[in-house]
Amino acid sequence: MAHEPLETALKAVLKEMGLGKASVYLERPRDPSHGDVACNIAMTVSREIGKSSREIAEEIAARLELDTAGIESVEVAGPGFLNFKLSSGTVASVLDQIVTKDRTFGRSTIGEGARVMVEFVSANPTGPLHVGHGRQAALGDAIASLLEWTGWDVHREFYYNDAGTQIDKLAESVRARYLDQTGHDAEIPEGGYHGEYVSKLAEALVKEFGDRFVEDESERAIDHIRKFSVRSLRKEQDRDLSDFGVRFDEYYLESSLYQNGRVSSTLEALRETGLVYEREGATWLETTKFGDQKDRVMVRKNGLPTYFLPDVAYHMHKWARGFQRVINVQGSDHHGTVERVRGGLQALGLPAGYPEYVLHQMVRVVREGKEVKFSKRAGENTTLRELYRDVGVDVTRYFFQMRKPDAQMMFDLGAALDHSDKNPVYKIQYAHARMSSIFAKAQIVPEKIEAGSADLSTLTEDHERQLINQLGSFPDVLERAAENSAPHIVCDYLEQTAGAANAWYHAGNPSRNPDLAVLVDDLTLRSARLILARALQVVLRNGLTVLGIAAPTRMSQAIKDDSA
RNA sequence: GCGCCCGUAGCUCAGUUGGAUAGAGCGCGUGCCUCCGGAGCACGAGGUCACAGGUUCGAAUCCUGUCGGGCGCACCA
Repeated sequence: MAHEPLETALKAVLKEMGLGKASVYLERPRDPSHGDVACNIAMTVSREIGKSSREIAEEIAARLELDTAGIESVEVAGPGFLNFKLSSGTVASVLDQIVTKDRTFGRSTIGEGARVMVEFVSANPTGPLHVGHGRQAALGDAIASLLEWTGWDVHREFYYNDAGTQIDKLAESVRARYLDQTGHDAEIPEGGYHGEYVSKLAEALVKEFGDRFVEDESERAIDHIRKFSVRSLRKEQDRDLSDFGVRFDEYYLESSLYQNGRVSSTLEALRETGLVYEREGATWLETTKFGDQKDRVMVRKNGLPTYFLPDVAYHMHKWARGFQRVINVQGSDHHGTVERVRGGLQALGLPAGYPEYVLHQMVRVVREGKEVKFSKRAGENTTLRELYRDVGVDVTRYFFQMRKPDAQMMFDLGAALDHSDKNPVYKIQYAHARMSSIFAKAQIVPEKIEAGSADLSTLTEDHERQLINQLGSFPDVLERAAENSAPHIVCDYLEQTAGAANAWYHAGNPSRNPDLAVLVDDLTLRSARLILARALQVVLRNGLTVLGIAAPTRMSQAIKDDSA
């Protein structure tokens, strides 16, 4: 909570009382009857100085100079809380700030412009993106965006595993279908891919090259099929992501790590640490030295590296490119790799917690309580594209973002398809659009509403006061969400804000309570409320922007665009 | 068996250095609603915070153990 005058006043009083070292922590109480700001300092120091916390609180309250701190009143409550009621001018002054800062309200400089990489999606080009990738795309993009809003220089990266055995399996699967379609017997290999898309790839191959690869079993031929398949699946993934509103600054190819020698040089560097040994024909790294559960194989008996080695090479290169902070967003089924990759990096001298991980759990798409898997295309999984085609991009993104990453989530299609205020996305967008509608009715251009153009101390209604406090906490919310890599905090906040906004709006229904309407006859009050309405709109819009979701000025438009 | 994550209202989930009477949405109940834009608004019922101990002035939150669910434990990724 930023309330500098109060904070300095409190610190001064504490110093007088010989408690200069204590750190002051202000919070906004949940219960409005507890005032605008609360402080628990009396409790935290009571043991240290051996006085009851109520006594201490009373003393602080008595010594405080209310006026200079912008306080209307203070009271001691419960076990020793100090509850402050701010003067209405202090409360409302934040509105001027919001309107002035406009699109930058909520931004901070905590990151100090330092570089940070967010790596996410990183799907193998072996099939279409499914809903799990969608959750990751929405989360990763929002986390990246939160970092931008809090002052970091963010790089979004996608890592393509285009060099491993999975790709070979894909090529073999496509080749099998290809042989099928050209009238030859063939079966998809063990562990191969069975989705309809494999047949489609084979079809495309036939169309372009006829039976040219039927007899040819050379490495060159299979390589051709592999490249053809990967190229077309990558194209499809790129399209699906870009239509989902997700862009990357860089696509990093695993194959490049082999081509430019980073894999072999990483192996050499690891050997020099003395933590590498040979056993049963394979090459191992002592990752247990760094807390891993067991040592890991880097090079297999057959001479080929496991994925572990290029992973270490890749992350060393992230560091070398200047990213001292990296956040990897991955499915929690990869959590087994976390300790081993970090172990490999520590062996080479990188810090222990590098990189950071946000691991998200699986998604289940349900309709009326039953799980749905409606994809022909991908075999088992529902594809991301099918999902957002049906429920819209905004809703899909929001639903993925509104839950904590580290819990399994239910994606409820019924709730997603609801176009009323019961759907949180529409509820928020509606609140935003309503403000536009007010401005239209008043024939005002919202951008022209200026700070300082009204006496904000006239905003004294309960709904208004609560709403103002709510709006003022937006920067803190972004900060906390960014710190915890937790976009759902923003979702919660926006939903609450929209709820408060709608309550305020409806309370001011002109047919019932004309004196509570924004467009009241009293012009002083009217201009103050217009500033509140504008501030509200700015905060809702900025919050939606952080999440990569549209802030429409008319709802019919939003719903139409969304399901198009 | 070992490791990571989760267990909060009928359902889906929040719960901000450990703080006040544990919250929201949906669903349910009651009342209002020809409005600055609607299936909207107001109010209400509904909880042994999985269980048992411990730390603390204070625990949903921290520690230990138990039970339940998910994921991972490859010379696969």
